[in-house]
Amino acid sequence: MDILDSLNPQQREAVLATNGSILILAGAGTGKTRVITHRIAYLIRQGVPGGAILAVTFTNKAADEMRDRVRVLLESTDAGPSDPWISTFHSFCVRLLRREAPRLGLPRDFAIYDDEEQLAALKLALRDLGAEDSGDTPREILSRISFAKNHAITPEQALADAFDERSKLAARAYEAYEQTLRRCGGLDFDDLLLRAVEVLRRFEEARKAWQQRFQYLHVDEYQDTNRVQYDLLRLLAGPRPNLCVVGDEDQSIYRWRGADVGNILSFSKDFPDTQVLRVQKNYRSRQKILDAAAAVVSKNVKRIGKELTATRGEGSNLIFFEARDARAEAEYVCQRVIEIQRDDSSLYCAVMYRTNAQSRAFEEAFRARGIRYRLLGGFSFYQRAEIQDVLAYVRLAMFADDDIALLRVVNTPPRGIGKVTVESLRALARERDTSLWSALSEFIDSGSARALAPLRSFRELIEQLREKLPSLPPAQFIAFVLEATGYLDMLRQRDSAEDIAPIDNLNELVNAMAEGAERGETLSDFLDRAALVSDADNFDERAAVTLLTLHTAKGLEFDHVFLTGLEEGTFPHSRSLHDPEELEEERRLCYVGMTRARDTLTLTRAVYRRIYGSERLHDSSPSRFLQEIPMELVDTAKGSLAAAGETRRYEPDPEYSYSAEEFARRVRRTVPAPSRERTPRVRSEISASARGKSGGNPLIGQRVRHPTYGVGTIIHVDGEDDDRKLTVSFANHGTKKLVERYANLSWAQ
DNA sequence: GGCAAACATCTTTTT
DNA sequence: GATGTTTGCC
Repeated sequence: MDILDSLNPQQREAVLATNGSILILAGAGTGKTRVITHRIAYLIRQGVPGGAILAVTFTNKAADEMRDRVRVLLESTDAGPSDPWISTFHSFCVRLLRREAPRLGLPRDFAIYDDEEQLAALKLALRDLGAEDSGDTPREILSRISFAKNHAITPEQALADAFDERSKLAARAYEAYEQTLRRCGGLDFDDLLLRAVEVLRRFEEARKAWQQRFQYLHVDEYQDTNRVQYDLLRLLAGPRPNLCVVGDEDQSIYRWRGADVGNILSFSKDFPDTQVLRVQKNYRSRQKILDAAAAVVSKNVKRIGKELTATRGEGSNLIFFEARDARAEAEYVCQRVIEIQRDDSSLYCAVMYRTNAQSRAFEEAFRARGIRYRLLGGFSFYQRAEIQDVLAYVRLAMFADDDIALLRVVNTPPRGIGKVTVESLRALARERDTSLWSALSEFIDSGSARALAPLRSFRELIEQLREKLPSLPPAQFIAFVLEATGYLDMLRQRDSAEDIAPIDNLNELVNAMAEGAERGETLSDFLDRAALVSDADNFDERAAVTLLTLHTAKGLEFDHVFLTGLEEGTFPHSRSLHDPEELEEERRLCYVGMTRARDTLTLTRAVYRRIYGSERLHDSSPSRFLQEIPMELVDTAKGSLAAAGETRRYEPDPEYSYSAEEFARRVRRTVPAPSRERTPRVRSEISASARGKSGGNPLIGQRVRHPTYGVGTIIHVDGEDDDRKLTVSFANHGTKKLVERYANLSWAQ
């Protein structure tokens, strides 16, 4: 049977274990997807109907790939057309909810809110609470909410658990946010999972039906599942779990999104009689790369541990290059890519970095040399403003109570409905506890204020759209929206030959809808897809050079990998330095990046780096991950400022001429302050007091100079370390609250 | 009410 | 540096 023929013994064992629960610990590059796809194909060949098989992944890309590979396997062995369910967690839940929505009192055509819409909804909720500026930014509150949702914590629980004011406020915001979503008929990403779990938990009939439907469950990247996903799996698996999960605890990099490594670590306990299998033969990387990566990740405490053996030979040493700044780093990488491609243009290179902002230097370098590159991450097509605007109109036509959609387009294009009008609408809606759309009608009918004409025509516009919606095919409906709303006219007027991108994009949208319709997609299917695609999904592997973050690199492989920005504070990221758990996650991220490489792995760092595009450059020390790699595995590149393994101290570069105060502040971290009396003294006192938490902050009373406000006196200090806020009283500008890190203060006499 | 210029705020990673 | 928000002018 050829489905099994191409597998190694470990993989074959995993495929053949089709009964009960099974945990497959599969390291990087060991053919994880291969195991799942072959298992599915094998089951189908054994006579299991495709429809009884479910496989869930985290990305659409992984799902697509899996689907394709299963199809290929089955075609080659001539099995009947039987489609297994292969989808992401999120789209699986959407499919489930579209059928079960009525049970929960949800509209069947609920919208899926992306990040931006979530934020809009939260801001709305915060205003209703009258708690707009309360220390935490909406973003922070949103991540608290998301945290709660990912841990299956309800608003009531959150409120009960809240001890300090901030958590209390966040909990109340959570509640208000939920109400807003409910009224708008929208679900955020987290809700998709939560509500699906709710359906299965609350309704036995539904639970039984779904359990019966799927005889075999598969989960890819199990180490990234969160609490809610775990609940979902348990409910789907039912009393006699037939569950096969594949994962690698060393590649768990989504803790910040609620992923719980504990899920994979305790799988055997959660599901009794679990078979645990290991797949440790690596088909991707050279041994030296694997050894280096293993050395780094072995510094982690929370892991099961494994050893990978390369099937592709020893390979050459890793290369290290230390550049002076980000530009020099990019130029080095660029140069190397040119060399590699000159030798063999069929090779794929990847440049990886910790944060998206780092891509800029590389883009500039590649563009300057005329090298084509592919940038992953950032904005996907569907996140563009013009696309979102038009989709908001569609949404209003489907469900006019969607306040978020309404606010988005009520005055786009400008039709004379400004802030003041919207404000009074909101007040009315709030008073009546209705949607803005209902308030709009009441507002118009009451005829109270002036300037009703624009509102009237807006109402007519939306009603017109609602009328057309059922009678037109999706693509034509969009075209109609574009004309009727005047949106296209607005763009036509705006653009001068230069900038027709938005119009092109809208054309593309119409095309995409027409294509979707040919495949039998409804408008609502299309919207679901638009909400759930990410940029990495449209990744074309054929580009010679790819720029991407370490997170998006997971699951991909390249012949030559450049791992850049290896500096303390950049990678590992500064936000993770204080927390051992987060540092472990950074280390796993490093492991993921390193194990993407097939043939060569190059590590680079910049001594000076610009932060937030500010004038000054910050000096840095080498990433600890560099030191964790055995030095005999690394060669230093020609032109590197420091040799591999060496930690050189750098003076601030004279070319970037710091002021004296700047100098002192910057050097303080690396060089113990010698005889400079002023600045170092003050700073050391501060940290001493912050550490000891003794009363009476010595900063208070200090005089500081602000670039625009001049000299002032510190009268209050909030928080510690880099994030602390200073309240400063200025002679001519009153009292200001400043974040020390951003305020650009210097010490005054 | 619209618009542009000034201003402030801040960046981790994403389905 | 890019983004969203406030301000000042028409």
